[in-house]
Amino acid sequence: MSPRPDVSEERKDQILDAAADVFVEKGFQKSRMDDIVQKSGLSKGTLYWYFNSKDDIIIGIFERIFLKETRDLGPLISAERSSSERLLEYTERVIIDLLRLIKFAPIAFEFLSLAFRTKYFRKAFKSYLGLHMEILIPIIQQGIDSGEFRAIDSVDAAIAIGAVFEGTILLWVYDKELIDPEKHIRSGVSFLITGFMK
Amino acid sequence: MSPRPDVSEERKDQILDAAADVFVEKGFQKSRMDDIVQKSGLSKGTLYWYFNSKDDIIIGIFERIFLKETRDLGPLISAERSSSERLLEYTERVIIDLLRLIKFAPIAFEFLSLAFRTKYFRKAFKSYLGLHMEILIPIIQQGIDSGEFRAIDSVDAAIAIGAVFEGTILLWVYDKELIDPEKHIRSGVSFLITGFMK
DNA sequence: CGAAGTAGACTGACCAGTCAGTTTAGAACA
DNA sequence: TGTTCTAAACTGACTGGTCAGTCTACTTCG
Repeated sequence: MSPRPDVSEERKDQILDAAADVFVEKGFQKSRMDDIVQKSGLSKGTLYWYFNSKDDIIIGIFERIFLKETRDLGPLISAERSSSERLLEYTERVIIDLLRLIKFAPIAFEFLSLAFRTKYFRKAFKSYLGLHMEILIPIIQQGIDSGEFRAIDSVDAAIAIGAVFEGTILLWVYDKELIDPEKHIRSGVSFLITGFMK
Repeated sequence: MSPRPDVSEERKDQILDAAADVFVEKGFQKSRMDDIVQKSGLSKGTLYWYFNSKDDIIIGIFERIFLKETRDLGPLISAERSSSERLLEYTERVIIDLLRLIKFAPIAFEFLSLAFRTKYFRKAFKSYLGLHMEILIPIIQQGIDSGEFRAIDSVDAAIAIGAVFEGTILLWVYDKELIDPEKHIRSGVSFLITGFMK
């Protein structure tokens, strides 16, 4: 059908890689399409051949970074270990993801600002949270039912864990010397689990 | 000396009030100086009489909202109640501040993005965190020394509390229906305090 | 050949910031 | 009491640089 091999996936990746670099360095606003052109080694025409607009590229990056990186955390729910052990396992797995994504932190906060003004981003963040809640709540509930945890509210407890994850990253932005995301997420979650126990 | 009364403070407030409204609604980038002109009821010339640039106005808002709102939390350190009680008192006081500031959340995340690129904002956030750590760490340390808490690391514990505060707000951005900042900060901190205990 | 892909000069809307001029509250004086 | 003077305060039309997106022409390769 195509008289030439389809390079569109490679090109899109090439453009999104370049764009992510530029955006991380300069922010959405100060990044010029011509910066992305230069970084990608392509031309402006090619950029617009594959993407309709700068906003399109921004959304493309968002999807690649934050949506396609969904780990398969589901199996944790029905594992046979104790709830505490599973929460710690969850913690380790999410930490791995976060460390891989932390270089995108500067644009993550720009996406967050967009969440206040754009339905698309609002929905995406909401579903991201929902995904994690769906894993955490049953694990905690099972811990309560089995007598491992106190009679706490499993939703509140799951939210507390989520808050420690996100909050630790936030504090790391405040002070990159004081906060060690990996270490402090571990210690924070560990304090919480102790707090859940009888 | 002045042939006319000095209205510069009123004017600056008038401009910053209008600008904050506009920025919250549209974001820094999409807000036009002319939007602020219209909202403030002043003229463009007057805006530039009191502020040198759009960035100047942004910094003005940041200082007014985030720096001048520093609560006097110091007395908590040497109060005579138990460490848990003081942590709960701290929580209540900070919640009051946060609820007052939450309407500025959309621009707060823009300031956070700026923290990656501008030394001024980086320093401001760092000192904000330092301020809170200086209150939390001694309270927790006293709790450890008095035997109220386990032999935990007071810095890690203080960071965990800070993370719950900031993280809960962040999760609220993700899903404003699921998260009730006031309620979930309380429950999160409460889990942590239980986790600190013997 | 001809379609997919590439190139980069160009355009025009946009908007932060300027500036030359106007207004106004009060001081100074008669 | 009214007149004049002063400088701060204010005005808004205008400008000039910037940059997202367009367009036409070219290249490559099955």
